[in-house]
Amino acid sequence: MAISSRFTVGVHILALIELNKEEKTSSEFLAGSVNTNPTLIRKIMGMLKKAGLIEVQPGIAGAKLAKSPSDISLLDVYKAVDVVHENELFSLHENTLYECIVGRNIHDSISPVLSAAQLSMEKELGNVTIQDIIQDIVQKESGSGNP
Amino acid sequence: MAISSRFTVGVHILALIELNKEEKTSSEFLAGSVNTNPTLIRKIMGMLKKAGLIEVQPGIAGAKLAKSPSDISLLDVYKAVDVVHENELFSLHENTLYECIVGRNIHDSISPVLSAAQLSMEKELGNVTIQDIIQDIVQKESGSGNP
DNA sequence: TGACTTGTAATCAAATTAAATACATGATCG
DNA sequence: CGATCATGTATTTAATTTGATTACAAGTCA
Repeated sequence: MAISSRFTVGVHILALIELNKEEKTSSEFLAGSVNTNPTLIRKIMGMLKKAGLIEVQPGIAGAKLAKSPSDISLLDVYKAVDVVHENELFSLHENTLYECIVGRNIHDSISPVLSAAQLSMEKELGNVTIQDIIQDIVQKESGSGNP
Repeated sequence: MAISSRFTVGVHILALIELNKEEKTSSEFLAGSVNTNPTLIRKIMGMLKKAGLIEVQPGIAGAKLAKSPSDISLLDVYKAVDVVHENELFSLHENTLYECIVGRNIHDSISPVLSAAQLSMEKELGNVTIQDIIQDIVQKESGSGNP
C-alpha cells in the first residue's frame, strides 16, 4: 500500500509552474516533466484549482499559482488532491464480535491512536511549503556544477 | 488507499491473547472475534511469531505473548506485519524528465520531507503499547455498566 | 476557420487486498 | 494406533484501486 502519487505529482506541478513562470506552462509541458499523460495532469490541476491553489482558464495555456509559494504547504496539496481521507489512513476490520470484550471495544480503543498518528504525519507536511521545495531544487542545482 | 487491516487485526490478536490468557486461544477463536477466517489469522500470527511477539506451536492450540504486553508497542506490530515499507508510505512518479530542473531534482528534494512525515507517524505508534490498549478496553468495559 | 488548449467522461490493464479452499504436518487422547 | 483437532502454507478468486489511454466537448486566439 502507498499513498497515491497524485500528491507528489501535485507538488511537482506547483513547483514547475512557479519555476517556469516566465513562460506559459501547459498540461502537455507538465506531463512531459512528470513523465505521464496530460489527462492525469489536468485531473490533478482541476483539484488544485478547486482548492484555490492555482489559476487555470479553459482553453488558455499557462497556469499560475493563486498564492505565494510560501503560502502553500505540502499539506494544502495533500488535502487538495484528496489522497487520504480524515481518519482513514489505517483500515479497521469491520463487524468485530460484540460478544467478545476485545471485539466490542477495539475499534474505540485504537481509533484515537490511529488518528493521532495520521495527524502527526500530516502536521509534518504542514511544516513545508512549495517555496521550501523550490529553494531546495534551486540550491541543489547551483551546487551541482551545472552552468 | 489505506494501510492494510493486517496491522489493526494484529493488535486485536495480541490484546485478545492476553485478555484470554487463562484459556487456550486458537486461531478459530480469534477469527470469530475479528470476524474473518482462521487462515488470515494464522498468516498474521505467523508474522507476529517471526517478529518474536508471540509463541505458537504447530498443532497446539493456545498462543501466548512472547513478551510483556507493556513491552510490545503498536510500532512493533506495524513492523511485524509489514504493512508499509521504509520510505514507501508515499508514492513518487518514476522517471521524471532529466532535462527539466524540477524533473531531475524533485525526487531528492521531496524525499526527506516524506520520510520525516512517515517517521513522525510511526513514532506515534511507538508511544502506545498493547498494555495501553488492553487497559483502555478494560476501563471502557468497567465504565460501561456491564456486570 | 483552424490549431491549440482545458475539462471531463469512459474504458482498460495491472496491482493489491482479503476471502475461500485445499492439504500437509504436528499434537493429543481415547 | 488412529481419530480428531490444531497450525502452517500454497493457491485461487473476487473486489477494489490506480494510473494509462482514448475520445470528445468546449474555450481561446491568431
